[in-house]
Amino acid sequence: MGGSDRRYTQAMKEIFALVDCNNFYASCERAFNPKLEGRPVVVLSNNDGCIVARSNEAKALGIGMGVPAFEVEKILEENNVEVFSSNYALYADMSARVMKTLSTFTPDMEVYSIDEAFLNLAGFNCSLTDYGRKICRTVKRWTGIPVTVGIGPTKTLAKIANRIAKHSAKADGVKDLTDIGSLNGILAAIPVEKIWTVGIKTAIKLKRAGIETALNLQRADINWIRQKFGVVGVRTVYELRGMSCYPLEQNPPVKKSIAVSRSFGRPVDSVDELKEAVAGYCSRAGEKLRQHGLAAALMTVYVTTSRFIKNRYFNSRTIEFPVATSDTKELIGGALLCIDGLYRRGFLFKKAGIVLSSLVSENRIQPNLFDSADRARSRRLMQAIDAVNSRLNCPLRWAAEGLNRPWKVKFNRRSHRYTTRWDELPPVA
DNA sequence: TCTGGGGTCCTAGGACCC
DNA sequence: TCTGGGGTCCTAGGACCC
Repeated sequence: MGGSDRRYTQAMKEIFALVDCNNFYASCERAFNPKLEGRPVVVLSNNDGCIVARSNEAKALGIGMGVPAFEVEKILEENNVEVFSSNYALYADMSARVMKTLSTFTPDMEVYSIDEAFLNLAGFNCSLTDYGRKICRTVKRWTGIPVTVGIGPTKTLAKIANRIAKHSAKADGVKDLTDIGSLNGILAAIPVEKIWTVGIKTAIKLKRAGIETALNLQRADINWIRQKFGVVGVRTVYELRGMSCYPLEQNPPVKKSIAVSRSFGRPVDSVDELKEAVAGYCSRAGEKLRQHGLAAALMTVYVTTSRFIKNRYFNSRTIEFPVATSDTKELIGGALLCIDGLYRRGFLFKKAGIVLSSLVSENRIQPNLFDSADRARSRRLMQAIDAVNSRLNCPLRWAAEGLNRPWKVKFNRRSHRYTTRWDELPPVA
């Protein structure tokens, strides 16, 4: 599109298509294991703790999203549900394949999450529903992942359209809501808590004020909304009215924080094990920093006992590095000092984590006059370690991370990492 | 017995300055 | 010496998302 068309482009109504992978993690497992077709499948969170993905068959059994696995143990057993630990390497790789496929349909695309993307379909001179169906067919054929497409003049309406595409048999995987005229009846059937940006707290407040449906909210008094729910509320109302407040974000935003945390496979009561765990998180966080070309000036370390017991102990410390760093050795050094201050004898710790913040681009680090570290040397060392680890199935570890690691996260039912490990490729019969 | 992880944005309120 | 008030910056916590 030439420069002379710019004014037209801005005046032109925007059209968003939200492409959402169905039951993404469960579908990934299925894509490599055809025997799972038609069977109930669930995927568990870290530590095999909660249900984080369910195939339609599993949903039909009444297995809720996010419920602890032990609570539905019986249902899982009695129905021969296929249960998997999460396999993030596999899901990330499958996500990349889906996104790459989607990018062939339009260059104007925002990868919104691991399993969702917004596409800009403004200016397409074809039936958008037909185009949506073509997207579904292609993604399924090229990746094995089923997707649904919701189309609307704002992201919020595209989200609602996608919900309908998933639930309505008539829609058959694609719903176009760009025709505002027919919207009222549809919005009247959407409860407020199903609207994007309306969470549980907001939903309760809205309902107390008699606002039960998306249509009620669309017609709410904007000043009252602003007063009670701030600008986020106002944006949602406008979006429901067809005025776009959330543009397509094509460039991934610069990261503002990097976090690594894990629940332990079993409770930890020794300070040494706590230190080993946190050293491991530092190692992972350092990799993430360097991957993004960033360095951190602040590090927060926290530890906690189980959040489901009385007298929970939670504590955190934040330290500032004299010079922003991405050196794992420095991260570990800082974290171990924090742990010394956070540890309390007698508590059973269930989880620890670190958060890196005040991130800066690594080539814009403010030097410190009194800095004695050889930063060029440490950077070369980190590069060497990252290079080795990217090629090794069994990565180099820092001594501080410990060897046995009995507290490690549980993954008792992980499938093979079909696409990212040579030793776990799917066998050909 | 068993209950995930990683992010962002907004707002209110305090500190501080003029 | 006493005093008001406005602006800005920062942070912690809440809420939400997937």
